[in-house]
Amino acid sequence: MEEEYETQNPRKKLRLTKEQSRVLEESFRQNHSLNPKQKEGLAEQLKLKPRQVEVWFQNRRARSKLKQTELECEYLKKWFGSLSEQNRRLKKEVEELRGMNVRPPNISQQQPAATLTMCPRCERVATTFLDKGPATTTSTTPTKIIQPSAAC
DNA sequence: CTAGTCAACCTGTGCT
DNA sequence: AGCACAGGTTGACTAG
Repeated sequence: MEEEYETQNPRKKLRLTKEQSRVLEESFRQNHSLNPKQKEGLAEQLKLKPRQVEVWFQNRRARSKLKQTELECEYLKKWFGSLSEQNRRLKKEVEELRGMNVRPPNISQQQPAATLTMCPRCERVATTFLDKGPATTTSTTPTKIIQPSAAC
């Protein structure tokens, strides 16, 4: 019970020393979760209770995930911006071509300008552009250009 | 275990 | 300098 806890153990905040933080960070860098043996070992090494080590890792995972989400959000915003810009340019180009009375290729035979793929290296969303190459070529095999995500 | 939250503690800033 | 306040950080907790 929280109230019982409050009366018997007023929440005094422990601050980890720089060395304790360093060791925990290093351990987290190697592995984001702990087995019971590692937990005991770290607790003993750092003169902490196993529960404190466990809670530290829980918090660290949560904050790491939050940071990652923020980074991805930033990346997607930038991506959206560049796609909007690309869309604007293409629309302008279509208008210009219409003005010249040039018929665009049959839309049903066209590949999409860009598709979404997952970067196999970092498992993040990446943009895949399909480029059919120079207009003079007879090759029908499109050249695939993959742009891995920014953090990859 | 994660997600959400609380609360102690820290740090930067503006005012006197 | 030193005080108050706001906002950020982080250890600890609960609910699901």
